Amino acid sequence: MSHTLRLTGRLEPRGAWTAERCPIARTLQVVSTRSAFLILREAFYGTTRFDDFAERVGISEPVTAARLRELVEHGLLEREDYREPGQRTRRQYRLTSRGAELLPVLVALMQWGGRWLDEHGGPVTLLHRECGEPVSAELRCAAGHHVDDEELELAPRRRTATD
Amino acid sequence: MSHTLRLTGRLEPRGAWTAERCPIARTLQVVSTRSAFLILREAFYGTTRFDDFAERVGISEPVTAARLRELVEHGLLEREDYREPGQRTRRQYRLTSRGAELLPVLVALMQWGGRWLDEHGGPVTLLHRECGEPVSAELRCAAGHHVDDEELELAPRRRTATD
DNA sequence: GTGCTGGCTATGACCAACCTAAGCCAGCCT
DNA sequence: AGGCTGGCTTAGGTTGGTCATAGCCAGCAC
Repeated sequence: MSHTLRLTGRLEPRGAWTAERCPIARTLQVVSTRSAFLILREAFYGTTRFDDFAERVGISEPVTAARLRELVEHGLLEREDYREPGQRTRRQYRLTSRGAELLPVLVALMQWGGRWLDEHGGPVTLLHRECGEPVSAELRCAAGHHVDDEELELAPRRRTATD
Repeated sequence: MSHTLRLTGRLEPRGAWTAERCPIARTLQVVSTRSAFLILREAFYGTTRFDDFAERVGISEPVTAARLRELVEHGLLEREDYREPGQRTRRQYRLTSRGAELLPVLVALMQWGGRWLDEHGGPVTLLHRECGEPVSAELRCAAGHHVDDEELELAPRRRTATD
């Protein structure tokens, strides 16, 4: 059980290339901090207002402001002014599709923490609304097979005409 | 399209509880830094030696040493001394099962970065070795359904007899 | 106008994550 | 013995994420 991926094509051997343009590294430049991840968690939980983010994530207001600004700049959240009748104008932050697509990352983190860092598997579970079954983040191929780490192959992307 | 999860049971409304024991937050305390994520990436790519980690991740030796030590302490990697005939004793770092189970997190990060931060979808792809189809991290329920963010329900975990 | 509330910004300080440059030690090779 | 290599450690400094405290401004409510 080595748990390592198989490298193919010009990726083998590993010593012969460097991971420039690595999409993992790039993603981590957009959401690198704990506070960014937790703000996204809150956004999925339905939080929209400044004060609520600060309080529910447990971070200070300056950090909340900085993080929300960054996430909006990177297009993961969008800020929107709204007003309820008889109320002053408010601001709310909502997930964009771009931001919402980070959900598998959060679910995978949640899953791992529940399994390895909490004796009871964590305080909450995710369920499929339609059927009530527990939900998890897993690796699947386009043909629908469940894929284990040892069945994974890392390959250079085929270049398209526009490359 | 709100992208938010549905909260059920005592989780509703959101204002009534705090996310203590949050497994996402816990996981981020184990792997919080960019360098930790990238060292794990390298471990999946088959890197085992100190110098290779430092060079391939692109971080300095002191950071490499600190991060490897932490990851070993948290049980994601294990250090092992080995010797090839006629060679001096070497050290190698290998993923444990605990560490290997973070693969969905890395794949999900890779996927997102390839989709949103690289015009060509990223330099590499993951394929299923058996059938050659591309692999992705996705949300599925135990009944095998693909689950969208809007079909997700966050529920308190049912307590077991040992709780 | 005065006060209250929501959504911030400003300031100053701390600590953690990183860097570069240098040094150290064990073990093998000559 | 002397040198090289792998796997570190130490020293000193920078950047960036965090905090606590305080202040600011707009828009209602009175």
